Amino acid sequence: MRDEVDDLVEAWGRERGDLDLAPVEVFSRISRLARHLDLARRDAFTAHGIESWEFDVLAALRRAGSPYELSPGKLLRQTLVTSGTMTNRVDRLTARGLVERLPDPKDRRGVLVRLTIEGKAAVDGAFEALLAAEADLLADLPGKQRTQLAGLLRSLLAPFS
Amino acid sequence: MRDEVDDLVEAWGRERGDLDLAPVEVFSRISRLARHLDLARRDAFTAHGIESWEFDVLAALRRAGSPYELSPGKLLRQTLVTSGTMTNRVDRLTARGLVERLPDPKDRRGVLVRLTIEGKAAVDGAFEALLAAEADLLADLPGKQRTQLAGLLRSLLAPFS
DNA sequence: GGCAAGTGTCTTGATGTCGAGATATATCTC
DNA sequence: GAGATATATCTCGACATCAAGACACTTGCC
Repeated sequence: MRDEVDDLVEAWGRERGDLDLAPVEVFSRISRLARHLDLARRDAFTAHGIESWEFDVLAALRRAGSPYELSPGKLLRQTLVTSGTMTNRVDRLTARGLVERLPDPKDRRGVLVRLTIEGKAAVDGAFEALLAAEADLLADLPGKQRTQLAGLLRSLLAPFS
Repeated sequence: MRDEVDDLVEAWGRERGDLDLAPVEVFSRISRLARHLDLARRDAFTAHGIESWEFDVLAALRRAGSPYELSPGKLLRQTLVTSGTMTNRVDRLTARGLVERLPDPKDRRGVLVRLTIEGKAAVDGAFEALLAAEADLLADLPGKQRTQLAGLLRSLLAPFS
């Protein structure tokens, strides 16, 4: 089985045969898979009426557990966006009724963002759809290889933490 | 060795123990690695005075081989951006003297984008820096496992082509 | 040859994100 | 306890991208 990256490596090999292209074999595939994955995510979420950026925020709140509250600061660190972006996102999610802003009782500078009932329902439905779509993409890979793949990826990712 | 995704899966497991989170173990790692990779790329390129989007365009031309020419249409298909974006990018690369626009002798609607001498030098230097940075990230992974990982990723990526 | 449909590139307007700065409150140091 | 520094959030301007449409030329068909 041949993929896009085999073509890419072949082209580079023709032009720069002097270089060791082994890293491309791994990292180019990771980048491309991530891009395809984004599209698959988008499709899965569209069916549930939410967008990827909305899921990112709602999922962080959902994972926090009851009462599903986090500060904007914690949210932006989990989702890797800047503070201006998070303000904008929370504004739009509030307008849609999926989250609400409350004053933080412990810190008068602060605010808490809380999932509403509607927000919890939306993120739970979307997450199930996402898992189903992702399971499809993995369908051809035997369980053993899946575990192996997860393990290899973990050893690449761990140094970043 | 534990990574960010182990925490993520643990949190979801607490809240949604009813779901099979196996896909997250693979795809969440792929997305996160892609993000870290983007940052590493950016750093490697910054040292060579170019940006990631510039590399994407220049590299496509470089891979095409001498005389390093492609139409804007081919470029945008290879880099997965829209035509408006490619016009803007070629404009800026032209202003920097890294590419030039020529009329396509075969089709008077068309244009060819060609790498300049400076552009070729820039992309070659940047590509070597990228490979070096990526090789670092792979340093802890034995060659055998690296090949195995590339193979597993290929089987996930191949269906998209 | 001439008209219709197709192709290639560029233009324009809308939008989401970033980054820097502003404001308010908290915490630390002496 | 007062002043200085740090933290939390929001505001605002700049900018890269996208999507749709405009325009020019080419190709296919009668």
